[in-house]
Amino acid sequence: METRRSRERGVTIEDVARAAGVSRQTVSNALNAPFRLKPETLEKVTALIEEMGYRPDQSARSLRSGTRRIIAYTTTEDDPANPNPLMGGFLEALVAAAGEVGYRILLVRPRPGQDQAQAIEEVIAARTADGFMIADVLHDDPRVIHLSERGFPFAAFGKIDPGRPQSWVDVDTVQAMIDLVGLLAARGHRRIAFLGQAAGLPWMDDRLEGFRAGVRRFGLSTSAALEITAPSDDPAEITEAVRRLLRGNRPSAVVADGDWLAMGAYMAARQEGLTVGADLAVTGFNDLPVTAFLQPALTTVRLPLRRIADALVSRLLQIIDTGAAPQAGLLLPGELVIRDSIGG
Amino acid sequence: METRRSRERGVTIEDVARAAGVSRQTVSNALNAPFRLKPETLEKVTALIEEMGYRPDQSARSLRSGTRRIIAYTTTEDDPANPNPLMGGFLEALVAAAGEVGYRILLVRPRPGQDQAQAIEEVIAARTADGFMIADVLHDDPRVIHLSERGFPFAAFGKIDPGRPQSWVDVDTVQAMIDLVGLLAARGHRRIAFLGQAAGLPWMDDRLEGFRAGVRRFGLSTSAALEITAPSDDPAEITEAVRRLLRGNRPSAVVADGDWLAMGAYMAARQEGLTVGADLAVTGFNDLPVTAFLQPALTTVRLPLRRIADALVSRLLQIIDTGAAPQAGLLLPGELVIRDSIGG
DNA sequence: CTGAAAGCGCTAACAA
DNA sequence: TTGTTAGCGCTTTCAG
Repeated sequence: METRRSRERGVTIEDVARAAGVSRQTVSNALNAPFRLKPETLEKVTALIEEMGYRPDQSARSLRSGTRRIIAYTTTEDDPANPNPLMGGFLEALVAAAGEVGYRILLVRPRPGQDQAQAIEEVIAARTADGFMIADVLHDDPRVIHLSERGFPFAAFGKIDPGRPQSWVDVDTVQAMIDLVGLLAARGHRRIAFLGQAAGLPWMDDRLEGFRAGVRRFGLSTSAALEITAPSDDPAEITEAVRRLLRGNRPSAVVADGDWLAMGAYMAARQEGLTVGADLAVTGFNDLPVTAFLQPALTTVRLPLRRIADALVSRLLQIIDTGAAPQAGLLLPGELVIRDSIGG
Repeated sequence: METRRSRERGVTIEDVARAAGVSRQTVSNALNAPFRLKPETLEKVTALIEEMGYRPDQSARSLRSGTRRIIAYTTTEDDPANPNPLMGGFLEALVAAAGEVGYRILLVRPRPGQDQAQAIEEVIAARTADGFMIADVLHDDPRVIHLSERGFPFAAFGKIDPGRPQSWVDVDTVQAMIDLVGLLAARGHRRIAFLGQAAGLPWMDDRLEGFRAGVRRFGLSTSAALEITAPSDDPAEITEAVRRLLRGNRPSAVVADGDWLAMGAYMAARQEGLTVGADLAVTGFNDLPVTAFLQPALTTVRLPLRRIADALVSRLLQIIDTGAAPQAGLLLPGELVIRDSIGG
């Protein structure tokens, strides 16, 4: 009895060639270099390809041509208690962007006992993908280090340290934060607090930098006490941190480092008997879908994920094709979404 | 000048064989059938493999052996406004489960103008993956139909219609709902409402069925008016639907079809001046991380995503290896997470 | 414009 | 236990 695998053999280029009465090469050309074929031949062969459901075997094609039409995406292991909410949204956009240019996304994650660099090396050495996409880039990110030293094509959502290939795309977080502060200043807020997370993460640093720039630009109070840090991702701890802030010399507005933190500000306000929008303005960052349940609706910044993914894929393909990384990163503007949480 | 691609050629089996003074086959055996080699040979070759950083070219290996070590995962296009929150969590678990047995996940999505069956067929015909994993299975799901008619290995998170291969794993939603109703009944609730979504989705149907079974089992009021349906995924519309319910002959408890809907119940209760936990009990389903911000904390059902993924991968591999689909699906219990939203 | 030859890197089957 | 032979299905190169 045949095994399952041997039964899987499908239509090959040979089958089509025989049926069409041409050589295998002509069938190959019909797919890869149609302009070389006489129109009639092309039409005949194409029809047969369609009819017989022929698709080039991806492995054979890759082996021969060296191109896999696969982009590897490394995901840091997600904390199930607080999943990186962007992972879902960005991945979504990435799959769509890559799909439009004929690439698919392969999820790569270190196996137990393996670090990021080793996992990446495995993919490179086995020639499994044509390039890498990475997100949530850190300073001295081991993935960036390995990929750039290995000279393998990659692109990153998030700034890459200077001295490395600048094949990154990011949101102009600084500008978005300045805009947010400006919005609050225009509504008369003079005492604005920043609610951040443990520093060191590049995207968090940008937000704080943008906040400070906004405060300076609009001539607001700059007391250091107005910058507080949530001790963790835990909702209860975030809320508690904000409550302490609200019990002191209370700010009239809280600029949160992300929607997740903004939700903590909402909870804290409620527990302190304050009404968001009236007694306390709150802003977030990311525009997570779930914030639609907040009342009043949250003012936040929406990331152009699809445009980011498009830009990243296009940059990556250019590197794959030409071997040359872009000279500079690309900053895309975030979109201010103004809602009732900052008052009427 | 060399092109980028040609530069990518790495260490081949030939290189290792020459360095070790053995044949290529021996190197291959060191990796694929080590027991066949004399210990010394094995050791020598293995050391060299390590030292030279040799990894079999995935394409060449696949072409020859017919196995790709890739599982394709089809994702229905996610509505960015209301992302399927489980997609992230399940995918996370799937990547981990597959990784442990040496498989990676390839994301497959129909290209513009292509339907699910065509996208799947493309992967099968191009021999890109060894099997498929699908989630959110519908009745007469086109993916199930195509895969089963094509005789290609697949497994599904969610029940598959009878008459098709029963290679599915699902949560025992009915039992979980009965437990939830029992919990409420034990606390004295007699008038319990079900807040559902447009019917027709199998998992929703299960929840309603479980709710009804619970109501019967515990001898509660069965007025049909106690089952309401949210008109859409939109938070505002969900909330409005619940408000209407609360303004009538008010139930003392709302069993929501999911955490998303439960959040709408929280909002509605607040707008109607009711306190969740005291005036109105609320339960959800899924245990989304974001519900940690709800106050009081939400009683819900946690899905054993990792166990589901493990079971699915193991079933899929069995099908890939033996060609035989399991005789029956597998139901895994959901975990009741009892919190304050149902009162003290 | 089309065909023939060669071989990508690997492993299954068989021979030694 | 190891080596030899053959060829997976395709595309590149070169010849017609």
